[in-house]
Amino acid sequence: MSVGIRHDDLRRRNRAMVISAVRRAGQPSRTEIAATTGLSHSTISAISADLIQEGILTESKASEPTALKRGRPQIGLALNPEAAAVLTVVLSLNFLSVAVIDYAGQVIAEEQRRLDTLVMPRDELIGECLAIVRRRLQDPDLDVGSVARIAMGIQGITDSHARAMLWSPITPLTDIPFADILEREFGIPATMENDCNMMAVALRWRDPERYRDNFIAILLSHGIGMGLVLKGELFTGTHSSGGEFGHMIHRPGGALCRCGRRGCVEAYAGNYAIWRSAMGISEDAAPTDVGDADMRALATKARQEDGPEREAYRRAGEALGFGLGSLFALIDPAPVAMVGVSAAAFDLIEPALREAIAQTAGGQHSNSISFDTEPNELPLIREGCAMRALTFVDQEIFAPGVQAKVGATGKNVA
Amino acid sequence: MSVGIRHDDLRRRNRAMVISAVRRAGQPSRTEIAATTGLSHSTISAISADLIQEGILTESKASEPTALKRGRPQIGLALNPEAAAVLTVVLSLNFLSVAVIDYAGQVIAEEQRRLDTLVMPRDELIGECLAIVRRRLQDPDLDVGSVARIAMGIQGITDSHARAMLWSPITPLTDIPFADILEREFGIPATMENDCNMMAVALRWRDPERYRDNFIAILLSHGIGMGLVLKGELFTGTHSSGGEFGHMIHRPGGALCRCGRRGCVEAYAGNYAIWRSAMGISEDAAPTDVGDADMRALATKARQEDGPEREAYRRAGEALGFGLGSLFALIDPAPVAMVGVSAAAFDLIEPALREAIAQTAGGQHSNSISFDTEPNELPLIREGCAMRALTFVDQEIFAPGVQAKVGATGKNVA
DNA sequence: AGTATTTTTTTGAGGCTCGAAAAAAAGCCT
DNA sequence: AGGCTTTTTTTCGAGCCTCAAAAAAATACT
Repeated sequence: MSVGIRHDDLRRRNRAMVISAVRRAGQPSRTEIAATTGLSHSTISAISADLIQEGILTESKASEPTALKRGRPQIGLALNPEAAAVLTVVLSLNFLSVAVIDYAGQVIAEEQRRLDTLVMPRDELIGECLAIVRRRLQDPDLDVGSVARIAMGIQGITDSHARAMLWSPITPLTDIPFADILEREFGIPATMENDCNMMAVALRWRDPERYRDNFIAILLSHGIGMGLVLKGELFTGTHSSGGEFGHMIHRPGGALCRCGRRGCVEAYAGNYAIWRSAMGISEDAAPTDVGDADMRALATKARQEDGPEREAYRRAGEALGFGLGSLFALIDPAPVAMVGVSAAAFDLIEPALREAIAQTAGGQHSNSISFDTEPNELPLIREGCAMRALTFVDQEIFAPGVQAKVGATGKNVA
Repeated sequence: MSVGIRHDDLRRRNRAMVISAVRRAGQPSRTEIAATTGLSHSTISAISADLIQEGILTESKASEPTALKRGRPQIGLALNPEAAAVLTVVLSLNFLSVAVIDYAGQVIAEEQRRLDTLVMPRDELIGECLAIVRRRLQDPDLDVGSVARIAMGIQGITDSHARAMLWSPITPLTDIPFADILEREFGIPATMENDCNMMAVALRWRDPERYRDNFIAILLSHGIGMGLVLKGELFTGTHSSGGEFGHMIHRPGGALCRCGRRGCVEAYAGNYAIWRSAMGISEDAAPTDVGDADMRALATKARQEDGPEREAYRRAGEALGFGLGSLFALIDPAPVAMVGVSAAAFDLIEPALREAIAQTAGGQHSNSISFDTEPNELPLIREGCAMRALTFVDQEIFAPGVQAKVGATGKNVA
């Protein structure tokens, strides 16, 4: 069942530790790394010498402020941008974007494209994704061999092993094993990630102070999604990407949801639900697409006067509040980031949300629960994919395989 | 942040692996352990020799069926029952029980006592717990020094570090740091565990086939509790023991719950809620204690005729079903064990539960979701505490500290 | 220029795991 | 019975890895 630790794992893991320390800290010195990893100076010295020799790290006499200190100046270690590259693919409603990112995390090329994802047949959708990736890989400026990993992000449900898209609101198609497709086509390891999970990953890199071990990223857009980090780990379901906060039940038998069921949180707080409610359309009406501009206009109207628009946001806040209350009953309160178009209307949502959450057992001390907003989800998703891919590369590069050293010790005496 | 692996950790962890392999497998041979841990025979041999020499394991020419096989017969390794002992304390409504368990997991002494937990003042409640433990420790048959750990289980919410009871339905008192109190009094490391978590731990030991990496244990009793195992790990909240399934919101603003809020799952499915509903008492009425016998009578009545009793169970099933649907939206479906008095009435609950769950996004393929029932929670809780304590001992004994070996190698030549 | 201070590298020692070979402990076969 | 086969367990040498201490390196201070 559980597996013992082999002797050679040790080096591999400690190399991983060093690389990740460098990625997190920017330009730490060896001494700094020794302090954060708890390993001895000699070990760090040996490992970083290897990594530099292998071209993964570089020395950079960085820190000018060090000039003030006494003693031998520290030598900063940095990731070698040319050590590898990764490619991110983000597929969202009617929109496909690709970026190439170097090992240090800088974008070195990108491309975007509009598609009619809702009506495209399977082959065409897959074909467009492959084509845009192929174009980036054929860029003469890019050393193709250096692309070590592809991370694809998509709105919707993916499987828990990050191999396939199981269901997505952007297309009627289901069960597309994008990771396998990309790997087969390009011979580059790939993963298929859930959009909200990537938002959470990105938030942690952007603001590790606030988003450290436990936090929640909620996407308030056409649908309602969630990325959840618990005890420092990205939470996933047992089979799927899980965390389908939007499909927790708010009112049994209530409003019609895009998923076909009734009473989901999303059926009250998704863009289409807010729109439906504001326009006085029946809760039984099929969800319709609402553009971002329309949603912004709706929010403006709601701010101007107390009418059905404001009431629609209030009801959205209520649904989100009770949903969060249930969630907090399970995992305890944690900082929340609201992302997406409707996050820009969070001022309209927050009062009812807080009122609702205060009525739940999970929402004890609801005043101490803090919300942050970020209206633009796409950059977050791409950043998350990039960091995820880079982290994978980190974990593979330091798995050095068996190094064949010339062992010429012919000891003949028994 | 993350910490590197030191060289000496390696042996410690592999010792842990061996001990846990023996605890799981019963009487495995060295070869068997090598297979399950993935370590080499020589390593297993060295480690088990140490463990035997230290009195933690014993050799037992066990397996008679081996007589049929050719070759050198396997030597079974077993836990030495005398290597240590642990003590479990289980505090539930009006009831306190203690057991002493040897290192192999056999109960060697126990004691039980009735108390009026609901009205006892703080000092008295703590005093009774200490007294009953002291009596067991003073048992002349017991080698006190061998008691290596105390695990206390309690109905209610504990903190995520298993140190204190934060809130419990069995007493109006809050925030009692039982773990610290026990440690201070007896000088033995202690933990304070949540009852439902211990149920889950016990289920996994009882039936590792069914309850392996992902499953849910739900307590259907006066209150509704949950123990959750995800990806092989016991799930806890970020601050508290978490997993308060009973206080997820079923109907916003609905029936009055024991926690003081409205509309919690428990306010429809707890014993008091079923009783209240069956008796036609208002949903706003304060929860009352209902005895187990009364609940059994209620179930009998409900089976006999289609009246308010049956309707009460139906409503309980509905609440549990929608609650599970929301839970499954977050974590995906998993096997469920229903534990407690009302688990014996699960036949009355199941139809409405399945109907409700089928109406949720989380309950897709609801037919494949399987339920098992176990009416008696106390034995499970005690077993769970015992295994938890023993596992802790496993993890401590193999942390050998620095063994002072006589290193008489005086190498003088530079 | 010499001293102090801090960082990095080198070196030797001690541990750990592994693979191969040897030893041990049976059953099987003639 | 005695030798052969089979399987398990132990032993042994080799190769790594980490650590602590010492040495070397690089700069500021006096």
